[in-house]
Amino acid sequence: MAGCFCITTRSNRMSGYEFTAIEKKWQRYWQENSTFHQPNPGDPYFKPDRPHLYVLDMFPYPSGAGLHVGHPEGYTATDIVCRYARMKGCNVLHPMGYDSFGLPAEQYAVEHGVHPRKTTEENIANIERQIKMFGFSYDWSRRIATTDVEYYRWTQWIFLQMYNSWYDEADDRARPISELVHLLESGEYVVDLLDRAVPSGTLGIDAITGEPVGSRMWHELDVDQQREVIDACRLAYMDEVPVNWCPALGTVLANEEVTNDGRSERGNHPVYRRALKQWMLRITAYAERLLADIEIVDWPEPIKIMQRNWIGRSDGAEVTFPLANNSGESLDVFTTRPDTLFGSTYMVLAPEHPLVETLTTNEQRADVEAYVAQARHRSELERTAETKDKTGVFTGAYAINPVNDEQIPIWVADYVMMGYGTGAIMAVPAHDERDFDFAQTFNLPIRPIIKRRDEAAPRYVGALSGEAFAKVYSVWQQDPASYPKIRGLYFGGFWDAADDGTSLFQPEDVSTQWIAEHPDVPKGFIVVGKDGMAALLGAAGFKAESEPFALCVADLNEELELVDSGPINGLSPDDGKETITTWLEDEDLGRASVNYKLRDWLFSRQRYWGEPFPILHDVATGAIHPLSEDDLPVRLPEMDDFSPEASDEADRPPRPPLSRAAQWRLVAGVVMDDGTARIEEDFPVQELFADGVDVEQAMQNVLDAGMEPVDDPETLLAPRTVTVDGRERQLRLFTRELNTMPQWAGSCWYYLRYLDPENHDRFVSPEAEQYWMGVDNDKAGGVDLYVGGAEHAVLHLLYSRFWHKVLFDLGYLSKPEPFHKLFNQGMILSFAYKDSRGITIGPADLEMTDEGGETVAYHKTTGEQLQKVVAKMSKSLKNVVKPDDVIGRYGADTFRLYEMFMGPLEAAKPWNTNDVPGIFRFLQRVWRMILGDTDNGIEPLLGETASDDVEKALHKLIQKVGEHLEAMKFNTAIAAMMEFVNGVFKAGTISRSQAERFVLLLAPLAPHIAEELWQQLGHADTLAYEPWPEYDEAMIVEESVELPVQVNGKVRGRVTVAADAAEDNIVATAKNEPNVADSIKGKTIVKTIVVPGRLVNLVVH
RNA sequence: GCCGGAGUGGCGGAAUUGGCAGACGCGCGGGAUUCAAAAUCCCGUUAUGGCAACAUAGUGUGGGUUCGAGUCCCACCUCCGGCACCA
Repeated sequence: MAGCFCITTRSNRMSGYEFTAIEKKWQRYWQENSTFHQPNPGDPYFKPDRPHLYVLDMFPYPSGAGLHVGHPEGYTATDIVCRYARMKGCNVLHPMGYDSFGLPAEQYAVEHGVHPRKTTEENIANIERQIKMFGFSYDWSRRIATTDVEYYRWTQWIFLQMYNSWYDEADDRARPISELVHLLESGEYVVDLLDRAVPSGTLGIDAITGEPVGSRMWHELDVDQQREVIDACRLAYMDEVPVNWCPALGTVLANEEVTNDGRSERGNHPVYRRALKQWMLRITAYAERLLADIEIVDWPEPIKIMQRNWIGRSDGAEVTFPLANNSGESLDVFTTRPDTLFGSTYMVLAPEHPLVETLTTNEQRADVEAYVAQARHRSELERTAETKDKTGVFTGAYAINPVNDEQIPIWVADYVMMGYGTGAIMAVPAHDERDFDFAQTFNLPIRPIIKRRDEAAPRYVGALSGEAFAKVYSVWQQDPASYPKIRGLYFGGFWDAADDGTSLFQPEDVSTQWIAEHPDVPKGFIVVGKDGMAALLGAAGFKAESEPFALCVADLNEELELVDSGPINGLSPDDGKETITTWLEDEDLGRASVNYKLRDWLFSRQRYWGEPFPILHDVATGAIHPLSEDDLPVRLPEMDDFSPEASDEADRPPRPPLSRAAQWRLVAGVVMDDGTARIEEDFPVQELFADGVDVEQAMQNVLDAGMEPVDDPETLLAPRTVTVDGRERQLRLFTRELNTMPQWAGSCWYYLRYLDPENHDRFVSPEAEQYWMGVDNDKAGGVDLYVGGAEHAVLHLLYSRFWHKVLFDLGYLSKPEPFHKLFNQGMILSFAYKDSRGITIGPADLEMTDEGGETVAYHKTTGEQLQKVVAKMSKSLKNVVKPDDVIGRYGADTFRLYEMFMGPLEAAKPWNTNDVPGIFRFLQRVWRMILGDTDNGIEPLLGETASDDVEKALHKLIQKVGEHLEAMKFNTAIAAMMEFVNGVFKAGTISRSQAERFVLLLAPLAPHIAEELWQQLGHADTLAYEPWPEYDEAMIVEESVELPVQVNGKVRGRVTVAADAAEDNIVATAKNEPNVADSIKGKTIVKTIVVPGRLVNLVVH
């Protein structure tokens, strides 16, 4: 490599700044002296009187590829903040760990036939070696990995807390499920017809039929029914839900793990919709609080917006539409626009809607069933591929619009989804684009009920064939004034508003030529009123041939009013919405309602490398029992074959890898009074089978049944008892839960475990949690600074907030939010070079030349000139930069400084290895400034004399570096230090005291060289806890300032005046400046602006 | 389509939030040192014109507000990120 030559030569000769030796030396020193160990309250050496700071990095996923240069960017930033905070006298908690469960490691392990534990350990070792090269000041004694048994036992414990909790809407918090049982037993809560537990005072409303329903008391239910009610309330529950099933990976995936085109994020395999019984977490119960508490955290606004959008609150109404068949049944719809009820001309049900089957008429049944079946089997890919075209079928049934008693047809279409609202909509094609498209496709009536206040009637679009359109358009263009006003043009969904009705904004775009060239684009005129089109055509000498249709999707505002809408005529849409909602409530036809896009979290995966659930399934009854906390952890069984059962078939039943762990799966145990299960380790499972049963065969039957109960348990199993807790209990045969938790589980709470990683009795002690996370006088609480990439904007950050709030509700945590301040570092990009075919050329084939100061890349062999692009680092683009190489050549301090110098931390910016030597030179210069370079005969600038200029510059620097570090503007802090060093070289001298203070300023950014210089300057101890230098305000103010003098806003000269000079004096001096005097000669000064300390501006005529 | 973010020299980026556009670094040019080279130190480096002083233009494009706009307002273009039939 060409670049190597000069570097090698340089480092051979340059023995002054020996970065490799220095960095090794200090990394060892910090480790041996536990320099960065931070004790907890109550620990020896803990200093209670100091302020505290918890600075957290998003922990890495230990992939086989190791770190890329993007990881250390955020880590370096937090390290600087931490080192600075220590020097400012803070107790700093700065831990690091590994998010080591999950698909990538497992997939790698499967592909290479190695156990994931082994690859994970190797990857962690490698990544930790890399992290340690940078000299970060982590407290390594707090290291955790989510795959550690001692860690995941508490992940399982938290799951149990969720399983054993329910969300009390009345109290707006999660409570132990035992309290719900009490409420039900006491009659304070009753069970409605949908098996939901509700306070006895409120009346449940049936979501589908809309009828008020009766309720049952707890004691009216049998034991199984009671269990079902309770299970349906839990925060962690099992449900049969439509899931993303990826047969190639053999697992279900969360929505977030599926790409836009319906493939798996990992591996790009096809994903299918399929109903499967899965573990779910009831995050939707927290939708409102997750939304509200965004307001109390200090996060970047774009991330807050993304979370708000993800939660997706919309306010509207639920409206009940009775069916027209006199059956007494009805349909509930959710709408955000109840003001448009009078414009509803049809209804649409999602294909999965339970009423589709019952209300479809016999004539339509075949069509509907075929459509529903087809919709069900369509994969995500197919669904998104044809987003534009609306499909659907008529059910044959009608509903009655409650506001005007009109009969409207009910359709089934897959543009309505079961998962949102009620799975049914009232369609208002005149004012909703999707409904409009659908109505157009199936020729359904379109009835506009909103118009602009300044127009006589609603707007319509008259659609014409291309030819007819062109004729009318050209006639109209010749004399617009004598025709009815055209409000705009319609080109297949593209609206072009007219400004005054006589001319269009961009008439050149709609030339007759354009019209001729685009025969397939539908075209129309936007006119006012139903007759507007006829009038226009008539005036142009044509006969009206097409039916007018309407679409008005203007924003709600006072410029609009409702028409043909009975009692709300003349109201604005906003007022109409309010009025009609009240009316609906009074008439018992509907009610105000809020909906969220957020769905419950699909929490199980059919994979090996994840946390096992602490759940047992009773083989005889199928009942689910949570494990007793005393039986945690549930360890992953050792398996030789841990691969998932991948398949090409979309409908194959999932068989999790854990189902093959026969020894591990079947356990004997008892059920305690509170419903938890305890395992009887010593009791052989075989003895639970009845006498005379072929045990081996019977066990196989149980195993084959998966987590379902076996047939005929009475003959298969023997009644055996054992005494536990002083009572004789029946021994049960259990099979363990075979699913595992998704990768996000471990990362949901790792920031809590760092606080108290060795605790064997609790996931975190209250003392540690309150000290580090319970920020005083702050509602939110949480980690003081959390730095990571924006790719976790919704998933990890939303899931963590959810878990945190659950644990907060249950009394385990002191504040409601996990991360108080969040900072997203920008992505580090890289240059790549492409040839004319768009193929990336790797660095080995590049030839860079300089052409008039401009660097141009050519292909080494073909000589073709290449195009430079900036892109994400990826193997396929051959533009990946590895930190190891850079550190090997220039050292960790240079690497750290370079990444911080590239630009603002939050900005995406391209890596450019050619810029690194500039930073390296700076550090060499610092070294030579203080110690010289004896090998090259360079004397240090360190001396006895303390230059006043240097002293002044140093005070300014202390102020500036402090401010910029606190604002995390590291690039400008470094630039300021470079300027200072340049200044010292000009002055030719720096005193020992000045050098020492400078070294302390440099220390957070380039800690190794700073420690070495500090030691060479005669200090025995680390500088990590040296007080940050102070600056003197008096040293910073200048006695005189140079002001630019502007004439009419243009700089014509500069004058130097005393800093406290009077305005009159400044102006007088300014006018005397020769060039300025020249510019104002013979002109009158009409205005004089003096900005103190900034500039003078003379306005002249 | 919707929601974010960003466009400044050959390059990465500064600009105290309305006050000297281009700090600092890279690259490039020149000089000192050296037998020579590397390294180092110093000077210059937005463009155009001029020996120079200086003049003119200039922060994606077009308009506006202002004594003064990279920064504020309106319209548009390009790139990056996220979401996407959410009723």
